[in-house]
Amino acid sequence: MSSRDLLLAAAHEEFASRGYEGARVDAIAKKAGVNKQLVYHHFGNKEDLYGKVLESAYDGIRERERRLDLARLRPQTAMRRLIETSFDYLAENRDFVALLTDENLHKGKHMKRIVDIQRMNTPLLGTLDGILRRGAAEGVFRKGLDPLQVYVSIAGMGFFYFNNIYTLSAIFGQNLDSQEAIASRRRHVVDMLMHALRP
Amino acid sequence: MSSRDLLLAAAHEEFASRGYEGARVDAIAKKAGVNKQLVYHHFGNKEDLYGKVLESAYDGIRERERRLDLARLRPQTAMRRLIETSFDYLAENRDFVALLTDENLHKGKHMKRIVDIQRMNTPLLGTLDGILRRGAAEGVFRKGLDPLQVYVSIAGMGFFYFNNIYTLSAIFGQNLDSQEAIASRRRHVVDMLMHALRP
Amino acid sequence: MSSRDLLLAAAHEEFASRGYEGARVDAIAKKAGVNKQLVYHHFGNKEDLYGKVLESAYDGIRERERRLDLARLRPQTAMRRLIETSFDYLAENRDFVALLTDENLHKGKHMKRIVDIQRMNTPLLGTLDGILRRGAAEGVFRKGLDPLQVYVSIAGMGFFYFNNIYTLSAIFGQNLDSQEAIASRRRHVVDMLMHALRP
Amino acid sequence: MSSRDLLLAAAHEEFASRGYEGARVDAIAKKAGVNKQLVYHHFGNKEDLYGKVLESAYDGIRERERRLDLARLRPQTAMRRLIETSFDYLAENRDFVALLTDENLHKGKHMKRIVDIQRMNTPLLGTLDGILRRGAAEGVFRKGLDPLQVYVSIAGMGFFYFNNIYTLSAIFGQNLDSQEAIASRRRHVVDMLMHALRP
DNA sequence: AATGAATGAGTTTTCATTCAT
DNA sequence: TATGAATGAAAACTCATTCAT
Repeated sequence: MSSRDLLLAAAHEEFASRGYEGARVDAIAKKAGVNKQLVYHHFGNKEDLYGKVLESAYDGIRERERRLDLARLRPQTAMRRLIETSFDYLAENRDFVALLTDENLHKGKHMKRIVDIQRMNTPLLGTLDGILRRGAAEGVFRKGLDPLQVYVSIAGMGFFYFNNIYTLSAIFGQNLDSQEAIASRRRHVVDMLMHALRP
Repeated sequence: MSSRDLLLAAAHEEFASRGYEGARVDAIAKKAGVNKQLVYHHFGNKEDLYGKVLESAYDGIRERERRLDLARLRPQTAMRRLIETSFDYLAENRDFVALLTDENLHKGKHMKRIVDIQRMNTPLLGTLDGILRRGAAEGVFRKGLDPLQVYVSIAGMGFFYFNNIYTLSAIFGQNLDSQEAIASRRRHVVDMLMHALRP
Repeated sequence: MSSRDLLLAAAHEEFASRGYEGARVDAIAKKAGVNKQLVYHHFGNKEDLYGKVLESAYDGIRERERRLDLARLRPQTAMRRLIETSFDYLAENRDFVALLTDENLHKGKHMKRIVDIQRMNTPLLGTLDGILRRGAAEGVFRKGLDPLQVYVSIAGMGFFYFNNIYTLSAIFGQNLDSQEAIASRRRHVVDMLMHALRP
Repeated sequence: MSSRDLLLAAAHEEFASRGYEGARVDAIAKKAGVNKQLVYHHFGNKEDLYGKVLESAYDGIRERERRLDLARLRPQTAMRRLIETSFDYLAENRDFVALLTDENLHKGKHMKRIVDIQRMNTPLLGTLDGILRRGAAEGVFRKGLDPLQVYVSIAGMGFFYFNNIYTLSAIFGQNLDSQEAIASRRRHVVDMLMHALRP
């Protein structure tokens, strides 16, 4: 890997685990195994590096969504798979969850600076709209559901769980980060959402 | 207000809007209108102050939940009110959302240090359990629903929206922080969840 | 004990164990069990308190020396007792050793400010002079020994040992602070000095 | 000189003249003519810098002792030279005296942290042992003298004088820091110790 | 493309001292 | 004589960034 890519990966990790303010340029360089000055050489400064990390994180999710290919499935099957893979993506990409959250703490200021903001737009909304329409036509889903709201609900059911896993575990006195607990949450999420969409 | 309380309020605001690392002790003192050294006099250090802010934030939500008094209402009415007030609390207490998120970024390390962790345990779980049971008995709710999962779902539907309001607005190209957008989200959340609970 | 005396005793301990700069006014007040402001009430400020501590420490040693009453003893007996009691005083008053040393680190600036500096003058010099003269007349001690130099030698043989007990222990790889080690040093000091004074 | 060495030299001076607590990192950097942050870059923190200063101070005395080469001299000549050079070293290295004393005020805590504590062990003890044995065999020294005790006595006779030169001067009402006073002390020390070792 | 040394501006924290009562 | 709250000045330490090579 080029030193640029090494830095990007290291920065991704550091920003995700410590937040923008908590992240250390020194730590990023060390993690990447390269000289600190290269950060400035390749990315200008800490903030711009953060922007690049955000971009690449969104690239990742977009790429995944593009590969999903739900259009050819029956509405209920497609929906179930969408819910499941959304949940799984969050489960496996806690970094992404943390990054998103931190960016929101900063009121999205870095995103705004990203020129090609359209790159970030999820293509999923269109897919979801299609599934909902087909499902409504077939009579398996309710009519008039707003795909944006459904998308937010699907994401939120998993996001909140993973984003707040430490405080929830503390409050409820159980470890929500175990495999069983996550599997259990997954079943509940799928179940709840599929029920909610029924006519 | 005592200078201690002034500091606590100012710290709440500062930590919520900038996160733990981003928050400045200087800024907190200035906001509170007191001498910076009082922070150390009253709270020991920045981290312990953060802990106290967290505690008081949880006190706030517990207090609200205690006043809710849903036990005497019909199951569906109680559930609807619970969903609505949960959503509204998040809408009105963005600080709390930010604080929670930041604490999770730090893997809940400050919460763990809070001695009386039980104080934070939500009393809502018991109430929710009662509502679900009565609803199931009356045949208006599904049977066998785990109150913890339902609680997480209720909270998550609103939390994700407010926590990620900046990135979601950017991605979808619309301002989700408007009164109408929030009202619209509120309706969807209530609707989705009530549907999901039907037998 | 009056709060003033409590403070003086606490200050003695604190200054001896941490040095002037390392000592904390807060710690002194706490140790004395009184309000910190009383330090300022009774002593003006930290430096003047330090001066009072020094004075009282010297008072202690002068008092002890006054009680010694060596004039009536045979020269060799008197000398032996002087050496032994000097060594023992240092052994039992490490605080005094530390205080002296710290004052010298500050180039004796506090002593200079003590008005009644004469109070500190050791009366021992006269006594020692008498013993040396009588011993020389009797032929048991060498002639022409300077009592000041002898005094410094007597003190130095014990002082260096106790003052540097930690570094010496580390360098020599043995614990010089044990009862046996101290007893052994005591024998050596008496032996060496008595030998050195022989004609 | 590298900025690291400049800092070390400046720190040596500052710590010796003000003690650990009294020393200022700012002052050290200024004295060294470099940026304050280099202290942290090169040494981590104030305490570790202090440790390095101690180490280098001991290196200095060990180096000097190594060069002494007393083994080939007659016992009495060797002993006299050892006493004289020990005294002279203290006379010329007041910094070392102060550093030692301050380290003892802290109960040797920094020395304990120095990994290679053996580096500090004085090689003089072996030399001294040889001289004492040869002298005893030749009948010019007493038998059975413990080299460690003799070493401590030699060092103590000079150390106490220089370490306490301010308080002694004040108490005795004379300036012990004059060339004549020091020369006079030197003669006395040599004289006393040589006498003390006679059979 | 890469590096080690250096730095300015800030950040938390400490501490002797004073104020109001 | 006594106290709790408050403060100004300075201390150690941090960190993103730049310089010289």
